[in-house]
Amino acid sequence: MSARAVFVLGPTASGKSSLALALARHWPIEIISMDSAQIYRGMDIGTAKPDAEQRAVCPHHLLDIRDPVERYSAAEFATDAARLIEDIHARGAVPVVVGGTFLYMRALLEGLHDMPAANHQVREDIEIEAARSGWPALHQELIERDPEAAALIHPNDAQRIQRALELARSGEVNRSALWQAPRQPVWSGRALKLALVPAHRESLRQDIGVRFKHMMDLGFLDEVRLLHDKSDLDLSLPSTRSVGYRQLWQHLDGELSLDEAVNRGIIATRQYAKRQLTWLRRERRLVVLPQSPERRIEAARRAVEAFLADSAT
RNA sequence: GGCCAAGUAGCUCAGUUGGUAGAGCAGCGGAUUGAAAAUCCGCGUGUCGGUGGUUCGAUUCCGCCCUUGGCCA
Repeated sequence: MSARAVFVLGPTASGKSSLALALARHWPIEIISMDSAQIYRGMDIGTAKPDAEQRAVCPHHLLDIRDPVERYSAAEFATDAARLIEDIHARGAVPVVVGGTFLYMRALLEGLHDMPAANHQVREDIEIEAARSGWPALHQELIERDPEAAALIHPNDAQRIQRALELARSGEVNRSALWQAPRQPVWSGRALKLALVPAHRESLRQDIGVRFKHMMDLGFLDEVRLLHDKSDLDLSLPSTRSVGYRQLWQHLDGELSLDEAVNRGIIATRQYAKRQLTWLRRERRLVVLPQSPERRIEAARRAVEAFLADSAT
């Protein structure tokens, strides 16, 4: 039987972790975290990372796999997750992928084009040029080097201009050439996608505000202060730019009052949840779970039971 | 009680020398290919505090009223 994996999807603060752990009562499961911020060591409170007690319930993977000064990527996730799913399956357990980083899921299930990994030297050069002559000039360069890609990338989208230029400058093939080849899924087993979709935006908004304040009570600011005190970290890194961390960092820099930082952190979290809901809406074949906690767990249990019993391929 | 200032989008405010108004933030929708908790795009009807008056026409000018702040009593 080919490997199967259960996915638990939803916006931040929707209860993914606890639902996943509830499944552990019925099957031997192992959780694969699909979260671009929980990968960082020392970033626990602000990422709502499962604590020791939760991690004792079943094995968790892809937590604490990077130092905040390091980077990770959708491509690395896809490779790591595919390997873990197969390993877990081979052990006779059920792989449960839990998280809200939808680009990672797309990379895993739909694949990425075979492109070179990031070249940070080239990126830095581009960064310096952008500071000097502005992004419009670099978009102009992209029009010359890779007009097809330039047409798809908005002149204000610095990050994508940078990536496309990086490819055009450092290789013989540019982005639009690479994108012509078909994509292969990195993992192609059967997936059951369970989705937690809040009934009303307002309740999600409230939950996010309450949870952020709870994080503050748990010492979120001290957690960020430890990162802030490290000389090798700054706001140019993916880790420190995470929701909440960025705003508290700005407070520690003296740019924002604590109240203002907390308020902006909550707003940033809500905006993030909104983007996650946009990803979720275009997702096909979701099993959308009920709102009430008991019925939700029961519905998930039944869906997983049917999924595992189904012998069709 | 008197004088002064302010009252315009959910918030902060701009503006209309009289022709019914627009920014930032928030919010909403979307995109998303090695940074993705990132990055970017699109969306602005609101009794212009209320009510009378002048006017072809008032959010704009005038009177009165209400609210808020300040100063004076």
